[in-house]
Amino acid sequence: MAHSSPPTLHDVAREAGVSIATASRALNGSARNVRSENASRVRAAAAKLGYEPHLSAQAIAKGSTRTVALVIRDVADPYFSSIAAGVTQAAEAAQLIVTMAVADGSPERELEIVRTLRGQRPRVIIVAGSRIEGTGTRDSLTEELAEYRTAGGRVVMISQRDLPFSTVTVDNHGGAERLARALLDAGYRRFAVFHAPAEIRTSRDRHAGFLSAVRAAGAPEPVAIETGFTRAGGHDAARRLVERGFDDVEAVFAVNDVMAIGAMTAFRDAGVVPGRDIGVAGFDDIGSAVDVVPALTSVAVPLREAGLTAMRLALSDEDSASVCLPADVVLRESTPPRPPA
Amino acid sequence: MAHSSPPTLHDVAREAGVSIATASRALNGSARNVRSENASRVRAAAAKLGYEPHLSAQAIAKGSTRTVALVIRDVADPYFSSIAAGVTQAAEAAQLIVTMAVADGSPERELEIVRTLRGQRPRVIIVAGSRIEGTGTRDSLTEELAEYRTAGGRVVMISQRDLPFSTVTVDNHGGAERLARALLDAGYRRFAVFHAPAEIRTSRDRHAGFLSAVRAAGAPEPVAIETGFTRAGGHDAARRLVERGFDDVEAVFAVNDVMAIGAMTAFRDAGVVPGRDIGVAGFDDIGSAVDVVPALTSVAVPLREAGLTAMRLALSDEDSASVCLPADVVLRESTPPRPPA
DNA sequence: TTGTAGGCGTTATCAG
DNA sequence: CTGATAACGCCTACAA
Repeated sequence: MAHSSPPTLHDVAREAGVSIATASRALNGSARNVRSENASRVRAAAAKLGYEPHLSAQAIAKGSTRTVALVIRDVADPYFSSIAAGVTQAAEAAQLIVTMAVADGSPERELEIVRTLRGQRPRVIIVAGSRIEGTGTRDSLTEELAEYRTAGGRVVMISQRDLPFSTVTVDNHGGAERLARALLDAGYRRFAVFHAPAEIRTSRDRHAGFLSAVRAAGAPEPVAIETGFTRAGGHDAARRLVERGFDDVEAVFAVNDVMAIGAMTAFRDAGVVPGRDIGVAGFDDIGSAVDVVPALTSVAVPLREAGLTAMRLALSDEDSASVCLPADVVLRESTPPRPPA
Repeated sequence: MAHSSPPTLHDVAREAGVSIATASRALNGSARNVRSENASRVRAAAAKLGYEPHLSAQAIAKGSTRTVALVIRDVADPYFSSIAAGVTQAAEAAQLIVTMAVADGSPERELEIVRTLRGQRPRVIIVAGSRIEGTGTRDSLTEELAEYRTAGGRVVMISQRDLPFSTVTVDNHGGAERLARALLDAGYRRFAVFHAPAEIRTSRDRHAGFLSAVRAAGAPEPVAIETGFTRAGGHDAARRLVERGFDDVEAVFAVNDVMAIGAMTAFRDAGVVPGRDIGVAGFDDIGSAVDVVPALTSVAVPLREAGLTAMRLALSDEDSASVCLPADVVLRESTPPRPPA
């Protein structure tokens, strides 16, 4: 009894007293050409035996799978897990199976993943994650994905604008611009920006958008502090800003929320009260932005939507469409209006 | 050029001028019996053609896959995404592919997923998520998984104690007990508990653990408020507590952190300052517990570790082992020591 | 060390 | 409508 192998179509056919071909047609056949009596016998046999079609066998017989492969940087990061949620939701609606691989922020790993992913012969490959640029893997990645597409696969990039594939991006530049304008309107003029190294495209775009609006308004050039793209990075940047002194800074823009939240904690630990002694704004509008005190001003990014859109693009006909999702400013207590000096 | 199909082993063999069998051996052969010159020619041909072995074909030829299937309630929930992170990390270390399905809190969906999952013939099925109990699907689920195991599959449950499979759980009862004792030691005696409906096992265990320690100490019976297992649930419960009046409550225990955080926000909105007017404690110790103000007292649960452990169990020989991960109390500012009355 | 041949579980083609 | 039979891409005795 132990280790009996799963029932095959063969077993079902025998149990139902029909040929294996008929059983196949009754269970997963495209054509409706099976006598209903036989069909129900087959179904009954399948149910009795607990038969489930071997997906790999189907894949190889049909020449195509029902798999979508998702590459993300880190599942535990709310940014990516929200995207993943959108992707799986859309995939399951389309009866597709999602396989997931984690790149851990390493472009080499990402490349390696995409390579082995092709072995799965997925219908779709979705690569999410503000890829680190500049490292030589970029061209290899493109090439690998291009070959995959030539072989009939669909590829969609999320938040990675300039590769020759369908892309869904977020309006990072515009969102940051609008944020800056909103802060200027609220009376802030002197800023610090906590940003990640320039290889991280998302950070660069947000930084650039913010700067362009500040400059356009003729406000002083913001203080730029480079740090990690993480909570710890924001925490550290805030500490450095406090040490340096921040008489010339009325508000801080951290290029993402987790950085902003880390910064708030660091400020508070240093006796600087966010929202009173210094304004703080982030980007992404993650769930906890409203639970932090003071509630964090941010730019809402429709992450789950990005995942859904990616699947929509993948399933559509267009071979290289691009969608840019809006990013909306949400002002909260961390940047209260500032009385004109 | 468009839509050329991916190269097969056949193509590689032809390109290298050897038989398909030799090519197979050179690329993925178990035995080392290929002349090195031929081997390198095959590898060169494979590289030139961009060949990747068709995993489905391998699966059907070898009779087994390198897939682990993960069923979780919600990817976007930090609780589950942390578990998923652990699972994928361990899986990738073992060269296994992770496929993910989302059950959305519905036992029916969970059952359906497990059923179709068997079609993948995964090596391992991991089901994570405090399953809702009482609904009739429980036995069907068990049966389905048992059949799968009979067919040679491995199954591991995460935080689902009483099914006849390998299980990794968290010491919810003990952790809640220790939390209660810590709060009692800090001078709190009158509590409210925000808990989810009893079908949610995790909530029930934590609630029970808390109660048992409170009772053992001879403190008054806590006020129990039933609500959703989510941030919104906690928010709502806090509002109801405030409306009802809370003269008889010195501290609130919410059975998870997101509930506790939602509750803190609701308290604050009602003019009740958490940590001063009322103590608040949660469970899980999610990342944002330290970024909230006041920092949240909680019970640390090693979620990622749970995922790692699940994979370890799956890959081990033992057929039905159980591991219970410790849960440690972390006291923070949301429950400051209370001067003896 | 190599090649030939058979098989893995399905689907698809093509006669009956 | 049904049943042989040939694929699908790969692995693995078995024989050379």
